[in-house]
Amino acid sequence: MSRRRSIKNQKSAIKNFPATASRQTVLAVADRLHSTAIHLLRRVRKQDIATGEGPARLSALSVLVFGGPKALGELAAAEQVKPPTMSRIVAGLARSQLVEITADPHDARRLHIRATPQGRRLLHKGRRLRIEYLAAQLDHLTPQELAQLAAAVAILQRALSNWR
Amino acid sequence: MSRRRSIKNQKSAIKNFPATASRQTVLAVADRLHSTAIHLLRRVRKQDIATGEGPARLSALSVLVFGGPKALGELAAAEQVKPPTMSRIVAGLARSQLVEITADPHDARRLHIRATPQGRRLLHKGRRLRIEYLAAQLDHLTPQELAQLAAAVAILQRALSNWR
DNA sequence: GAATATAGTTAGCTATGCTAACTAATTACT
DNA sequence: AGTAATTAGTTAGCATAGCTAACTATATTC
Repeated sequence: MSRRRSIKNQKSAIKNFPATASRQTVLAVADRLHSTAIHLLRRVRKQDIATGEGPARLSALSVLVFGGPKALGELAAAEQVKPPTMSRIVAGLARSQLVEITADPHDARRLHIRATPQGRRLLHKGRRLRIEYLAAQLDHLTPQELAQLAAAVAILQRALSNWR
Repeated sequence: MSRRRSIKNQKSAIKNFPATASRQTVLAVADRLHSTAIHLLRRVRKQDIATGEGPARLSALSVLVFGGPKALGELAAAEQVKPPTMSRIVAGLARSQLVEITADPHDARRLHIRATPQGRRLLHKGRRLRIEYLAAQLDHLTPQELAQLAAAVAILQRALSNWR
């Protein structure tokens, strides 16, 4: 509930804002943000079909490609999913030869899971499809709107990293 | 690919923007927007567990509550899902007595599906949980940031309504 | 060396998506 | 009027993806 930013930041603002937004305002923004995110992803997700892999697999693969090799439990935590769920996702990725699994030399209980070159290629292909679709839609925005959007996304990204 | 906005709009901007954003910029914004939306929804969705109904049912119920009674095919189209999928979703909602199904008096093939009072109550409860969770997180933003976010969401909402 | 803790897997449930093939009702065309 | 084509939904069957509970195997602790 607390607002963490200092008064100092607010001085640099162009307009004068109240120290806190009203509850109503916050709820309204939250509501629209929620519904907009749902509809956006619903559209974008359809581009993934072309990769032949489901969203959970693509998302896990992306963690491996961009975050490097991981143990199963680490992957599960990164994806906010329980270990049995990740176990199946990884099994699917391995079946499609998108990841390679070896035992951790220091701890035989742990798996060392990493993306294969094919995995990297597939991920980049899928990513390109999604992003290019989205970009094609955003292309209808004016540069100002795009800049506003970019700023808002940055705000959200930072906020997300602090959520529980 | 075309940029649809006129020069006129750009004159009223505070800063000078180029007439079009670079391809790189658009792709980068699309990429971050995509990943941010995914992570945001992944968090928010966990609030839904308390309602005892899955996301597809809650979403369909929401269409009925806010959009009024619908036939099954209309619901499927609104949710961008195929009829057999919606058939099962509606069956589940009916089993939980969240919707009521009668035959369309003018066309016996069509179903007349509408939310029951319980359905309305459950939806509003779930919605409140999600939105209040999101709002609690947004509450950490400064009023300026919130305003930026709200503006960006409005831009996105408008853009979404024009997508194919 | 025995007890405990940790990492993953297996089994089994639910939900959500799909396509293909079906039934039933309506509309269109002789 | 009667048949053909279209439209609305359902059923069957498959895959993915989430969960919990119960299991195995390895490490760690005492």
